[in-house]
Amino acid sequence: MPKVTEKHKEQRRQAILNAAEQVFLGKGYQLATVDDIACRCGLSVGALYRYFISKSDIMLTLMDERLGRTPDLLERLTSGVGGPWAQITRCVDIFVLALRVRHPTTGRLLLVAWGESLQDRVVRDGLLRRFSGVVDYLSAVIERGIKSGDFQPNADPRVLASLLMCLADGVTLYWAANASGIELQRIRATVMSMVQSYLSVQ
Amino acid sequence: MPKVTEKHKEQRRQAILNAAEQVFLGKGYQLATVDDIACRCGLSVGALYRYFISKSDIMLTLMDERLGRTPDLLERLTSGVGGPWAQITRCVDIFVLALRVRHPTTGRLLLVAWGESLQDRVVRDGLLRRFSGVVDYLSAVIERGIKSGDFQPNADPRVLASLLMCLADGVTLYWAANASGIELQRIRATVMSMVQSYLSVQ
Amino acid sequence: MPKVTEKHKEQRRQAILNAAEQVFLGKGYQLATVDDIACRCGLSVGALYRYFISKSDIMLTLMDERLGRTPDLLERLTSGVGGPWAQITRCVDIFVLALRVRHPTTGRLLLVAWGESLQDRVVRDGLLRRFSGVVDYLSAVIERGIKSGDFQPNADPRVLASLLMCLADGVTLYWAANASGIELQRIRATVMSMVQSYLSVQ
Amino acid sequence: MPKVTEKHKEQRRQAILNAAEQVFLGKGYQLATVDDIACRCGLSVGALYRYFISKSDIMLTLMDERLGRTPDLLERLTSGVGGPWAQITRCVDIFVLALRVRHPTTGRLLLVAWGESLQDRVVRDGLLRRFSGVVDYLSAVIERGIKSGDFQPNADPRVLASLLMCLADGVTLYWAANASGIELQRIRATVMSMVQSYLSVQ
DNA sequence: CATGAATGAGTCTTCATTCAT
DNA sequence: AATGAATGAAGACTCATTCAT
Repeated sequence: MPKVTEKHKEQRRQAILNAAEQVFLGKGYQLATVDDIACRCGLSVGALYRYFISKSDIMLTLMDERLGRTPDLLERLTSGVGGPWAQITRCVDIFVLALRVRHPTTGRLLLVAWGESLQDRVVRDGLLRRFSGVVDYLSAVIERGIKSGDFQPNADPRVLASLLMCLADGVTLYWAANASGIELQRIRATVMSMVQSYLSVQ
Repeated sequence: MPKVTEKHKEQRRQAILNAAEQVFLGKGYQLATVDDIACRCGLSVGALYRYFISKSDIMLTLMDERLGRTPDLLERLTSGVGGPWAQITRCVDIFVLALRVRHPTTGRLLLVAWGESLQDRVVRDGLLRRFSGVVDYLSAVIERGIKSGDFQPNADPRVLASLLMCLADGVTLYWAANASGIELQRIRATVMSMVQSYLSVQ
Repeated sequence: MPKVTEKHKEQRRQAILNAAEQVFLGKGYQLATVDDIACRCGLSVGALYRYFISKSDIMLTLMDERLGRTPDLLERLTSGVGGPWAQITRCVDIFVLALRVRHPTTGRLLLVAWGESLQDRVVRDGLLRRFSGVVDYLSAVIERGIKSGDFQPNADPRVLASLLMCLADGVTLYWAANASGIELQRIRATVMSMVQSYLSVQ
Repeated sequence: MPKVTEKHKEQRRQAILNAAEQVFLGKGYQLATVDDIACRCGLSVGALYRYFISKSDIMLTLMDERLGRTPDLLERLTSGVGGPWAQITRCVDIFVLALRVRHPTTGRLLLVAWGESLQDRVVRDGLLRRFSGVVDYLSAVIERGIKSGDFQPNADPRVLASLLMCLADGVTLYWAANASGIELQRIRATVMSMVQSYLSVQ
C-alpha cells in the first residue's frame, strides 16, 4: 500500500511546513525553536528530522514552495487574460487579493525571509531568484504591449518591471508589519493610474 | 574636566555603534555576538555594558540614531528648496545619492532592522515610526502642491506618499541584497516621470 | 516444518552478527548505529530486535561467539600435534595465520572490544575470560613440557603463558591499527627463538 | 600582572585535563560527557570551552601530553645509564614502576585511547606515533649493543624493539583491565631472561 | 573605569528502542 | 514475523550577561 503511505507522508510534510510557517511568523526564524515547530504540529522533534534534515532545511523548503512560486503563479493566473494592459491589471489585483485574502501569511513569510537573507546566503538567493522571475515575466508582458503599440515605445520594460516588484515587496513588508496608513485599494488605484499615464501613447 | 570626559564617552559610544553596525551588516543581528562587536572596536565585553544595557539596546539605538532620523534629514535638506515639485525631486535625489554614495550601509541596516522587526516589537515600532515620519513629511509637501495649484486636486497625498515610501524601501532592500538589475538612475527617472504625469494638472 | 524455520532463524542471526561486525570494524561500537547494522543486512530495525534485545547484546554475542572461542580453537587445532614444543609452535603459527589470512577481521574486533571494555563491564569480563582460557591452555602445555623433561624446570608456566598472550594481543592491536613496521613473520621467528632459548634445558 | 594570570591559566588547564582523565578512565571517552568533566573540576561547561575547543580536543591533548611523551621520557630517564643492556633493563624497570606506582592511570588512559582509535583517526595516529617513537629509541639502543659487540649480530633491532613495545602495551591493557594473573615482577624477570638469552653472544 | 574569565540556560541534533500496522 | 515511523531523553556546544580583580 504505497499510495496511502505516500499521501500520508506528504500530508505530514505539509503539516510540518504549516506549523513552521506559523512559528516563524510569530517569532522569526532565529528565535523559533525546533521544539516549537514540533509541538505545534503534534509531532516529536525526532519525527521532524525524518522529513527535513535541519531547521534551516525547513525554512528553505518554505521559501521554495511558498515564496518561490510567485512567478509561476502570476504566469498561470494571467495566461488566459486578453491584452498586456489587462494582464498588468490582473497582476496587481492578484497581488492585492493575495495580501488581503488568499495568502495573508505569505506577506509575513517574506518578512521572515528578508530577515534571514543577511545571515543565510541561500535564503537571499531564493529571494533574488523570485525577484528575477517576476521581473522577467512582467518585462515580457510590457514588451509585448510596446510591440503591439498599446504602450508608448520609450518605456523601459525591465526598469518598470523591477520598479513594480520593489514597490510590491515594500508594500508587503509594511503591510505585514501592520503599518497604519497602508490602504491597499487606494494604493492599487494610484499605482494603476500612474502606470497607465506613464505607458499610454500620447 | 567633565567636558572632556563627556566627549570621550560619546566618542566611545559612537565607536561601539559603528562597530555594531559593521558587524550587524556582516552577519545580521542574531548571528552577531557581543564579542564580535567588542573585538571590532577594541574594547572588552564588559566595557560595552557600561554604554549599553544589552545587545538589543545597541540595535535599538542604531535604529533611532541612524534610521530614525530619515524624516528629519529629509526635512532639513529640502527646507530651502523652492516649490513642492522641486522638493519631491530633491527627496528622490537624496534617496538615490544616499544609497549609492553617502550612506551605503544604511540600506543594509534597514535590511537588518526588517529582519529583526518580527522578533522585536521595539524594532518594528522604530521602522513604523520612520515610515510615518517620512509619509507625514511627503504628504505635507504634496498637499502644499495641490493647494498652490501645482498638482492636480484629485491626488491623495497620503496614499502617494506611502506608495513612494514603500517603493523606496523595496528598492533599498533589493539594492542591499545586491539584486542584479536594480539600476538606481533609471528607476529614478521612471519614477519621476510617472509621478509627474500623475500629479500634473490636465 | 520447525527445522527449516529454526535454520532460517539461525541464518538471520548470523547475518546480523556479520553485518554488526563489519559496521563495528568500520566505526567502532559507539559510533555504529542500529540503523547501520540493519541496513547492511537488509533488515529493518524492528526485525533486529527480535533476534537481539539490544545493541549491546549484539556486541556481547559477537564477543562470545567470535572472540571467546579462541581457547577452544587453539585446543582443537593443536590436539593431534606431537610434543609440547610442537604445540607451542603450532599455536604461534595459528595466531599469525589467523591475523593474516583466516580471520583478518578478528584482530580489529579485538580492538573494538578493548575499546568497549572500559565502558562495559561485561565486555571486559569477556576479554578477561578469553585471557584466562588461553593462559590456562598454554600453561598446561608448558607444564607438560617441563614434566616430560623437554623444558627446563625453572620456567614458570603461567607467567610465560600470560606473557605470550599479552604479546599476542599487543601485536594484534598494532596490526589492526595498521602500524607500519609490524612484520608478523619476523616477529614470529624472534619470539620462537627467544622462547626456545628460554625453555631449553641447559 | 601577566605572570600570575598565565600560571593560573595553566593550572586551570591541567585541572581540566586531570578531571577529564579521571572521567575518561571511569566511563571511557564516548560515555563521558562534557558536563561530567566540568563538574569534576568545579567549572562550568562554558569555562571548559575557553581552554579547549571541543571534547575531542581534550582527549587529543591528553594523548599528546600524557601518552605521547613516553619516547622522550624513556630517553631522558636512561640517558645517563651505562651500556645498552643496562639501558634496556632500565626501560623495563621504568615500565613496571610506571604501571605500579608513578602513573597508574596512564595504563588505563592507553586503554581509553585504544578504544577511540577505531573511531578517531587522530587518536590512532597519536598511538602509532608513540609506537614509532619508542621503537626508534629501543632499536637504536639495541643497534649500539650489536655494534659494540655486547649483543649477538644476528638480532634484528627493529623487530625486537617492536616486539617489546607490543608486549608492553599488551601487558598494560590487561593490567589496566585488572586481569588476574598478571604479575608484573615475574613477567619482568621472565622477559629479561628471554631477551638476555636471545641477545647474548654464544 | 576596564577587563575578560566564568556562568548556565538554551539550542540543534542524534539514536536506541517501541509499537501500530 | 516484519516494517519503519515515531518517540524523547541526552549530549555537545554557544553566547548574553555578570562580577571579582
